[in-house]
Amino acid sequence: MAGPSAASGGKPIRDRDIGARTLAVVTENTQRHPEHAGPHPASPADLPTQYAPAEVEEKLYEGWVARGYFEADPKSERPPYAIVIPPPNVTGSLHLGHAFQHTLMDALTRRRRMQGYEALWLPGMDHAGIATQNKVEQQLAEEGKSRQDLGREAFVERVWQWKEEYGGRILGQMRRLGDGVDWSRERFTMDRGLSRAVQTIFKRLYDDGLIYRAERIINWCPRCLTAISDIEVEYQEDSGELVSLRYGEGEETVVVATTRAETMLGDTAVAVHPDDARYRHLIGRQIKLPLTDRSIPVVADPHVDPEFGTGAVKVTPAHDPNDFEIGRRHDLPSLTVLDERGVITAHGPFEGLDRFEARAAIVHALRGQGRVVAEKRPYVHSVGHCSRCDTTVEPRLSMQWWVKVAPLAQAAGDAVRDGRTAIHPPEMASRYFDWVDNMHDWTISRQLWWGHRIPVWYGPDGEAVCVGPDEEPPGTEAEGWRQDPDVLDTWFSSGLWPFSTLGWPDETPDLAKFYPTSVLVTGYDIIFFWVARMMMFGTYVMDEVPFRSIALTGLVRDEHGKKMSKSFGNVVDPLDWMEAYGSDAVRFTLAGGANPGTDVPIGEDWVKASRNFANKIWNATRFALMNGATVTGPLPDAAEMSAADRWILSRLNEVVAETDRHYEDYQFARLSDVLYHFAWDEVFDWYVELSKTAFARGGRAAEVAGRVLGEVLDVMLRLLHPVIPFVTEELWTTLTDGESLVVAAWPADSGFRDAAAEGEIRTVQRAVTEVRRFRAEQGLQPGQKVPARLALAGTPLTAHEEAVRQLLRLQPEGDGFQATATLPVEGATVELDLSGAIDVEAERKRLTKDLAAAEKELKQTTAKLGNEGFLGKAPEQVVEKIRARRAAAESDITRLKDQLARLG
RNA sequence: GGGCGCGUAGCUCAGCGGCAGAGCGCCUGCCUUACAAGCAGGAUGUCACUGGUUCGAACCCAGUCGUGCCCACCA
Repeated sequence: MAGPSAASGGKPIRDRDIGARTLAVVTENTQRHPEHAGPHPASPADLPTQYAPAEVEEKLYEGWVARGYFEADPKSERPPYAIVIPPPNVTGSLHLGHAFQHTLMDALTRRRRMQGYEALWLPGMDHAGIATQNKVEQQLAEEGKSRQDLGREAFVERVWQWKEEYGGRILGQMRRLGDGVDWSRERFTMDRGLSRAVQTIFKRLYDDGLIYRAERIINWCPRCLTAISDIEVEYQEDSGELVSLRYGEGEETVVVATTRAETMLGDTAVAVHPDDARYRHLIGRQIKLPLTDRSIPVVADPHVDPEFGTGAVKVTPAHDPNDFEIGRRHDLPSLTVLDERGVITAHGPFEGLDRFEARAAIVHALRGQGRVVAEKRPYVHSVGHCSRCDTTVEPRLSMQWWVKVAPLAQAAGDAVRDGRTAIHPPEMASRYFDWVDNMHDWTISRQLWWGHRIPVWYGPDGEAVCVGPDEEPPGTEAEGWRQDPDVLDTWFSSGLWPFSTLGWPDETPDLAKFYPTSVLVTGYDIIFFWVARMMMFGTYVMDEVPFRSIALTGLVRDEHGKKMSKSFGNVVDPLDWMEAYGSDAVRFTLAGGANPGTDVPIGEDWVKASRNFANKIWNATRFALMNGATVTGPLPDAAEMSAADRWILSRLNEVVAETDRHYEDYQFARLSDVLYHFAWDEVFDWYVELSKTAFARGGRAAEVAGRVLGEVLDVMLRLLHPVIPFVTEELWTTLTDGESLVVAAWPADSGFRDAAAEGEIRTVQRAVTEVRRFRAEQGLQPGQKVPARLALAGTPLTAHEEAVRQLLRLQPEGDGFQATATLPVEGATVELDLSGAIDVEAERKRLTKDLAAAEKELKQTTAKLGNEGFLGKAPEQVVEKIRARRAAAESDITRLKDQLARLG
């Protein structure tokens, strides 16, 4: 673990627990470089100038939790703001994708809480049916056992044990990240309450005829031995063979192409397109099927594409979804030739062969039959694999439970269409509609043991009874009743998450207060299966959308924009970065990359940059404390304040307004950018430097500057807190003696603006930058004090002589001005005494370059202003801007020519 | 096969009609009393290409090329 001493390059940090308040008192004597400080072992000179996140983060987090800040009160009068966490799998651990979304959710709830909302962020986990069951089965396998050895009840017991022992590692990691979740409301999808919710909605759907049982072709994993849904299938390009087989005898033959020769044993027809002239004569005839003693009919079906292959297709209703449909249309029998493990069941020489062995064996056997194999060529095509274990999925005819989605999906689509739920960014809505408008019925039964068991009982006479949550089974096993052995798809229970976690089906205060929730934050990759299901179930049972808006995030990628994956070896554990640079640094980096709906690249260098930002804030606050900045009492009258004070307060309020705007649009990258640049460029680089003259002067001037600086930091720390809660909390409580930023008020735009001050300071900035450039090019060292004579009368700089001298390290003018360079700045002059050291050539070069640029600008702006089309059509503001630019260019040219002339 | 997006500095990306930007990286000089995890200064672009609309295009339109993702019952 990289502690503060490692991160600080080994500089001594004597007392790591020293807080900034102590610092404020003792840092007067702090030497910047302790190694030069001489032998004062116990002197305050060794105190840290570097922020050490590891020391404060855990302590602060536990304090927040202990004080119950994150616990929401449903009886509160405050307006509600609620987010339910997308429940991570119980088997999972925190990856950067979580860290990313959690940062956004945390920032949203923290800001709302500060704004006075009753804010709830509800945590929990998903039981993750297949994933968890696989995990425990693996564990058993290591002991040489299978789940069948244990039996169902003992196995489920074992899974619960596993959950207690290993599950939920992610919850601890969330604390490390700083997630302000309400731990008193933590939920698990297999909780008793949530199970009741599952049973309740199942029964309701069943009674409404929206759940039914049917035998159909489903995706089957021959390894997991369960049905899986379409979304649990991952398609990969596999190379196989396309084999053309000649069916029939004599004149009546037809060639069909297949990648799955082994299923020919289950063929019950050949299909051709009804309009295909090549085969019209065969329609309705029987053809001899090779290797068997069966003959099968040729049927005409419009599904067949005459352009593909030979235009004729073998039909295996029991082993292919399309063929199943064709079979239904033509009333063909289904002949199952593969069992649940993908092994041939058809009697004959192939019985007992695995499907892949059988494929080769059958092609081999057919080759032995003369002209049956008409052609064989390599063929790359897309094949479904089980997303859990990568086994090739087998389409299988079986009896499963289904949800009839059409009416539910209609309602889910309408909710977005009529604006009850808004999708951010709006472009993403089309993906949502694509999904809900084209949804197939959903297979919800799984042949697993870990999950919510289907609440249907079968009686001795084959009758089925769906049992509600508070009902007894219709009969005992002794009487011949037994419960359906299957469990429900994991997504069935997570689809209920936004209201089941709040207590539904009971009418709880939580449900009344916090449903519908405010926003769902999730990746665009799961908009399809999860979001749509919550929308369906929410509108179905609650008659109200589950969330007012959906904020879609992108995926986290590495620093080159590449997907993080184990095979690339570019996966980063966010915990490592949090240890090394602090949670704030990771959070700030992630938030800074969060443009709505687009992917987020992240690299260690960027986290370091964020760490540097936190450190910068730390040191700026140290400066403020050392100079007696205050945060209480009214701000000084505008008349008492310097232009710099008025400028920074004006900017501060603009920043407050801008931050709010970006929060409303989920523009985290923009608000991070605004705050970063305001803090660093404006407050730290300019305001703090400008305020030094006032602090140096002391008295009332220092008091005023201290109050303004205190105000700026106070507000700034509040604005930054939702994104970087730790460093802001540590500094703010010290600076203000306040209880906690978690429960502090969110800043409001006071409306204070001072355009004149903003203009004045911009002028100072321009002038100072220009002289600095001159100094740099003259080879003057930044700290080197230079005697200078300032003539600023009648210019915007009049009031800022002291500041200009301070910023430029100019000494009061002395006598012997020997070789003097003159720099007219905005009509003012600054004469530096360079004691004959001026580099005339360097200066001439610089001025010539600037002159060329100014002349180009003049030419361009003049051309523009001479353009009648432009004058007629451009908005007045734009024209005005161009005029100002031309005027500036003109004055620059005069000035530069004058300066060049002086150089001789 | 269908749909959506993206090509802007060395890298990763903002900007989406009115002076081409940021972070990181790079060059020069600095321990300037808050901060060397820092400070000051500097360099860097056919805004993928070709046409069009417009007084004005990185931005709007059409096409081309490149690239990524999603969907689909590609035998």
